[in-house]
Amino acid sequence: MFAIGEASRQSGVGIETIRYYEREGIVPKPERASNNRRMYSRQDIGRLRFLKKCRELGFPLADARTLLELSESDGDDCQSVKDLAEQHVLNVREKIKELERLEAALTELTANCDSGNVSCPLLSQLRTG
Amino acid sequence: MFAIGEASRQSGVGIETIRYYEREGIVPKPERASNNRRMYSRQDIGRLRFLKKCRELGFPLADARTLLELSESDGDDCQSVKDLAEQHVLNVREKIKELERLEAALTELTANCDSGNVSCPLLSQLRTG
DNA sequence: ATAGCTTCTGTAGCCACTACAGGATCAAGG
DNA sequence: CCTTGATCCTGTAGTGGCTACAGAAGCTAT
Repeated sequence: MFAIGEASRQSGVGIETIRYYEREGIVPKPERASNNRRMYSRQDIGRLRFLKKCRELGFPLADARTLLELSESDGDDCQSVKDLAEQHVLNVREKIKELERLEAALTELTANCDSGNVSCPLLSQLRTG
Repeated sequence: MFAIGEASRQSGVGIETIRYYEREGIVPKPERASNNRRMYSRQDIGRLRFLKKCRELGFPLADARTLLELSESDGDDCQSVKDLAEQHVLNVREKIKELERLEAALTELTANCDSGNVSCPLLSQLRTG
């Protein structure tokens, strides 16, 4: 059994975030030592690592929670997992498109911006466009 | 002079958001009619439209505020505008890269997910990877 | 005994809104 | 004149996902 700092180090999840996940009911409450300190089992730390990876893949926390539950239920429900992941990938692609649109617009707008300009073309575009 | 609903319609900025911008000091406090209702001039509405366009270009609100100030100061400081915009475009490109990384990872992880699977490969990757 | 590290609880801040609640006022129709 | 419904007002709380304290207690090493 490990203290919260050790669990944080082993899982890569910050201490405050671990307590936050506990408050939110995303991970079960860990055991407490006689001095009231949280004590984490290897399985607890595995859950944190699982959540960490979900978050790194950009899943919303609610999805991460669902995935964790699916992972711990009897027999992996691969279809539900796939549905979640595919919806997420669609969202990611949407965001990419949106950002590429932004990038193109910004690039075009800044192209004519030069330090010597009396009237800034970007500002005038923002004012009138 | 226009009431807040009309200002919202003309600028595309939501009513609650207009009041929020006022609270945050991003736009000056508008005049009030005798019945205490906010009254917006064409210039006020122009400011809101300006902010709206900045936000649509993905500028953080703090940047939008700065751009508005630059826009209203004597002589457009094109260099400052350009610096802001170029930094923003760099951030956008970073985000795009990050999302593309996510997309590739997710696509690979879901590729082997099929509804008939007994053990979900995505889950097992999250558990062990 | 002391110093410094870790942990505890509880609360507030971040960003940029958004959504109420509960009340006042206005414009139009009967 | 009265009602109905739209609009407006202030103030507060919620969103997501943490992050940063404050102030106290306990642990470990010297």
